[in-house]
Amino acid sequence: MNQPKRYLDIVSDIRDMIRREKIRPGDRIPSERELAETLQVGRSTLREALRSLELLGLIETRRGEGTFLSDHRNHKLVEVLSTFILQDNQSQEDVWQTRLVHEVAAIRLVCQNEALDGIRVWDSFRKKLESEENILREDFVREVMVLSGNRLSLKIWFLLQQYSGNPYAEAVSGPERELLKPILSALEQRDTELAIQSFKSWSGWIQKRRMQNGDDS
Amino acid sequence: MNQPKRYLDIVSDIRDMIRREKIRPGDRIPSERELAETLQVGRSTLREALRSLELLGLIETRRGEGTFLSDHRNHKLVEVLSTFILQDNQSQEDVWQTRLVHEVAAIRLVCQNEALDGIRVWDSFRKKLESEENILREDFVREVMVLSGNRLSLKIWFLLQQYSGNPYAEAVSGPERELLKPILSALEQRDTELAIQSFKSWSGWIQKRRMQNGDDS
DNA sequence: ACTTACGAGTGGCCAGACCACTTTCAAATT
DNA sequence: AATTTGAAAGTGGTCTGGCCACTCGTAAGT
Repeated sequence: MNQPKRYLDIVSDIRDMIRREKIRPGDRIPSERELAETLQVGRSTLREALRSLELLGLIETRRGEGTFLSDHRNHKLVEVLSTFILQDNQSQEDVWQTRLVHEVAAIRLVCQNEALDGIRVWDSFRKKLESEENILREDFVREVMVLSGNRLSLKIWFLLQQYSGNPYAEAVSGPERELLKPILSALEQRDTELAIQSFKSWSGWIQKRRMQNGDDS
Repeated sequence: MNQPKRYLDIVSDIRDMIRREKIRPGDRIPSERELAETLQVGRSTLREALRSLELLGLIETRRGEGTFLSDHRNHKLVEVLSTFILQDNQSQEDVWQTRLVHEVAAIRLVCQNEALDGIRVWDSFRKKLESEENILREDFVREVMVLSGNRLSLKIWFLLQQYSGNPYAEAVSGPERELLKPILSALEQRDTELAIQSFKSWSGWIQKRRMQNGDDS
């Protein structure tokens, strides 16, 4: 009979310990030598379990300091898979579309969830618009994503945004600023459909520019 | 200066080797001692990388035989992550919502893109419905995702679906089958809004069941 | 021809040893 | 007294070598 893998037991043990000791994200967990002692396993075996957990983004290790429980809201889930996703040379179009899907969903949430109050955020952007201050495209959208409260979606969006090419890291240009205003108004009035529609207009405008510029790498 | 983690390099090296040597799922990869030799690392360090890959379900090790490229995504990842991460309701809810977002986007695409013809697919499901044949929830949705043609979205969905718990892997129950019919009809007629609306109804029904059942471990 | 036993090869696990790095705190210096 | 310095302790990172448990092919024995 094949023994169940030791390092998987260790993973469970560590999880139990974390729960029992009420270790919070960011807290330090016992050192490798200490854990190996208490769990009665060799240090290298213990490390196999720890490295697995680290790859999953559940813990974080810093040489000389120790091992810490990471905020598992930042799941590496997406990163881990992004290596697989990216290897098949997916068309930029899919990335663009998928990112847009997340953004529209966030806007819908922000508009419809009474508990999400973005007045301060919209105000600050309106002021920047009027004062001709620079605004990065991604900065605005990020605020929407954060405000929506879905951390997983935010994480995925953040990745997609990185693969969306330059346009998103650029400043909102002059005429483009006019496209931003109706979005802000609709958000302030919680007019879901109007917000989505005007956001899509803006997004379409950006994409058109992106096409014209031709693609770099 | 903090060195980049060694075992992560090893993970990359192994992946490269797999690609270079054209190792297929199910094939055996070199032994630990052999790999350690060729990659010029200690065996224990190499093992840390291998155990990580094993936990991700990418490889499979059998004592006395060797290490194999696993043929299917046996992600233990899902089990481990779900016990660690998905304890808090917020995360579960985020996963559920995000998955739904991708599904709705796919439905919209399928309805609006003339080039996507799903008649054969809808037909086969209609027949299954009428013949009382078993239908898994995820099977139906997967078809929609695949048909939408956005492969990136499909991959993300595939992951999220695994984290969505049992409900998605279950068969469509008796009364539930009635909820599926309007979705099929709307899809056939390419009525975007109706399709989305009836799909959301179904999805809401599933989620309600999920809540009732309470959580198991 | 069939069965058995052995040995080579494999993963599983462990102990011990360095190394590189961070933190701490007491001693030395100013 | 305040500051700087540096040595020590503790941590993760890695390697070596060893032993065990298991699988499998094959040579030896029947």
